[in-house]
Amino acid sequence: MPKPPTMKDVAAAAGVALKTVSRHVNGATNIDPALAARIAAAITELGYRHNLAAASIRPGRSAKVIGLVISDLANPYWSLLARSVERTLSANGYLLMTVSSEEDADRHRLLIDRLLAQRVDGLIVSPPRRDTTAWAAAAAPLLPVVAIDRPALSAPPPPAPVQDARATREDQPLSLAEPPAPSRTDDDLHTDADVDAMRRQHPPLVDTILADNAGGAQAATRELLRHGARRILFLGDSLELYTMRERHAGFLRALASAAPEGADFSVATAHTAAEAADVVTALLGTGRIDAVFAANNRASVGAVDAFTRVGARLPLIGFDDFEAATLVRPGVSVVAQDVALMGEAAAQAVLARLAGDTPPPATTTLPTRLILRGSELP
Amino acid sequence: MPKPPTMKDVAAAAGVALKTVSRHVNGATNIDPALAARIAAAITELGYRHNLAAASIRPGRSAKVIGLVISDLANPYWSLLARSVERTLSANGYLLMTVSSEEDADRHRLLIDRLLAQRVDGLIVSPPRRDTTAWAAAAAPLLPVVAIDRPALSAPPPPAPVQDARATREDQPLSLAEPPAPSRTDDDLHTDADVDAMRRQHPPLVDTILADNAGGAQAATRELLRHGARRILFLGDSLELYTMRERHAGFLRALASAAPEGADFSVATAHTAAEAADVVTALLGTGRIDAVFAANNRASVGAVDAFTRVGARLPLIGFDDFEAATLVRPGVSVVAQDVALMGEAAAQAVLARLAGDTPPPATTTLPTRLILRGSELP
DNA sequence: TTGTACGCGTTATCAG
DNA sequence: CTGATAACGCGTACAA
Repeated sequence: MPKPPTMKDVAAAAGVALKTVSRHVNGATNIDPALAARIAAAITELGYRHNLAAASIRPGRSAKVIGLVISDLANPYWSLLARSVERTLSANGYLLMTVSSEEDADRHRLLIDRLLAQRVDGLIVSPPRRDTTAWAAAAAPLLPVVAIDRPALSAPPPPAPVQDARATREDQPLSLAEPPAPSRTDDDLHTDADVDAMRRQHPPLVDTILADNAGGAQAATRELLRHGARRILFLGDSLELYTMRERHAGFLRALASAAPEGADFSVATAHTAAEAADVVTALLGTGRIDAVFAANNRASVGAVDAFTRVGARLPLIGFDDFEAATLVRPGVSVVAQDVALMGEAAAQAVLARLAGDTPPPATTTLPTRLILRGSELP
Repeated sequence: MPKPPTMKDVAAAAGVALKTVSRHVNGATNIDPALAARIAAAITELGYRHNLAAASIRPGRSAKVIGLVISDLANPYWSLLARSVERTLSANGYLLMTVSSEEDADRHRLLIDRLLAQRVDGLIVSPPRRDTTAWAAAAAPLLPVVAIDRPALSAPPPPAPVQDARATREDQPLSLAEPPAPSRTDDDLHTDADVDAMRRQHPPLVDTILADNAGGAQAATRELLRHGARRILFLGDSLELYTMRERHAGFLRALASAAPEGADFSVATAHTAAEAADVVTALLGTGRIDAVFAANNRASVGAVDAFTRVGARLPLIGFDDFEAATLVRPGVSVVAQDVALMGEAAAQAVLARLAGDTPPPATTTLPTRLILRGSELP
């Protein structure tokens, strides 16, 4: 690997000063055409390439690179988001460094450190599940930071289990990696979801792009109730995740406001589609549930898989659209987020601050859309 | 945005020389513990962060960043690959810059230029469909380059349409964005696929990681024939794409070697799942085809979608596994690539050369696996 | 319009 | 073990 030619080499070959080459490379117009031609010739001759890394250390200059921290590129939700962010940034001359935290708090911190060391111009981050907000507090003064999918909030302490007449807690249906979250009702204040809601009143630490998780879950649950569901299973990931708490809260809100007397519900946790399928398989035919709200795409896939394998189904609505949703019969109804729009909004928020805007950090909550395809019916 | 503190600031605050701070930051051991403590204190005090971009301009140093050029992050195939690459690189201290070329040759060149200007340490590239190999020739002398999914080959000229008794060409079933590729048989030499095969004999321009596209397609086609298929539809993307040519060649090879007298086939092109669904819908029930080989994941999804909508199905095998494949009945049989392994192999190839290895560029062809789930049956 | 001299934040040399 | 000094590749005052 021969070391690449520098501006100095080009200047020497073209018989001009360094500065003139610099001008040419940066597209300045006020250059003698004769010199410009000599320089251009020397550049192609030597195979010179502008060194952006070197240029970026000058004050006021930057490499035009943005960092994106998500939890898992392999999940279609995140890859769609990453694509959308990359498109918007690319159209504005920025490159994107994407890293996966895999929901690991330590790795999350490490990755952010690395990106800051790399001197990226901006950061789009999905906060980790037990967020201390330390990363945001440290990074925000240095560069534009946007939180996506979840706000930069410290995780509230786990709430105490609560029971009431209308809310019963499923015994752990299968051995799962994590105990199922306790069921709660709307009457029960001072819970994690409520803490989230309270904090949302205060100005956010950084610009934040969210979907209306609670609203979407509420609409889906209401739809299931409308079709006669009385014992709905909330099947999702750990309630340590903000989005899960929100969707859970929306679920409960629908039950509190729209459920007839005697309605009941249960909650189960599954990290993967396979775990979700196991949960549903174990419950199918027991009569303990008569409908499923799948709180993320993996849960939806698991539920459909269980239905297909067992040869029986229950009314189902999922959160997040997924490719298979239109391929099975009945089609899977979902609460769809506009992922492309979220990515674009996050990218635009970073770009706006890079362009000099300095409004106080704001939270943008994008609406979700209930797409009915038939699976909500009994 | 206050400008971040530098090593000089830290040195001043700690009352030591610049070089000592540099030593401390780079983890040198031979430092007076007292000074080291003062430096550490100053670093946390000032909030100093190592500037890797600045450090990388020294000769022999680099930012430890790799560029990845793929065609579309939104396609699960590419996002899985990107995840795998990122994992391997991340484990070795490298960051990844992922960009999508969207199969556009100009954009492809632009992106590679940009990544080279950024002085990435290595490049993992899926060559564009009409590759001139100019990018590879230019980049390969500068840094480790790996071609993935397709070799870095110039595209051969489109072959002249050929006909014979056993091969008939479907009239264009629907108005598609691109005319269907001509059908050919094994007797027909000097075709694009054959050119590909010939070039593969010669040493590749750069390290290359491929899947056994032809072998997988051949196995799938043979399986369809074994179950009685006689008029198979090859449903794929443009044959300008190397992988499509390879799969098409394998398809033809199976027909040539295993098809009984009177067997027939046809070829249709579709860029999206929707287009593929339209093609299959138009052909279903006409009797012109009695089985489908879907040459990529979008074609598979389209075929399944058509089957579901029409309420009729034909034997089907797809290329590339996809999430919905196990959720429909019958399960969709596929030729599966080990995407994770391909990504890891590509990353390891780059890392090996970065570590100093300099073997001649080699091509690694990874086996594919035929997964039978029932859809291959009549 | 072009060139000179210097600084950006870091690391390497080499003398103390 | 430490520190002054010179690069690294590039952009910008400022002078010519």
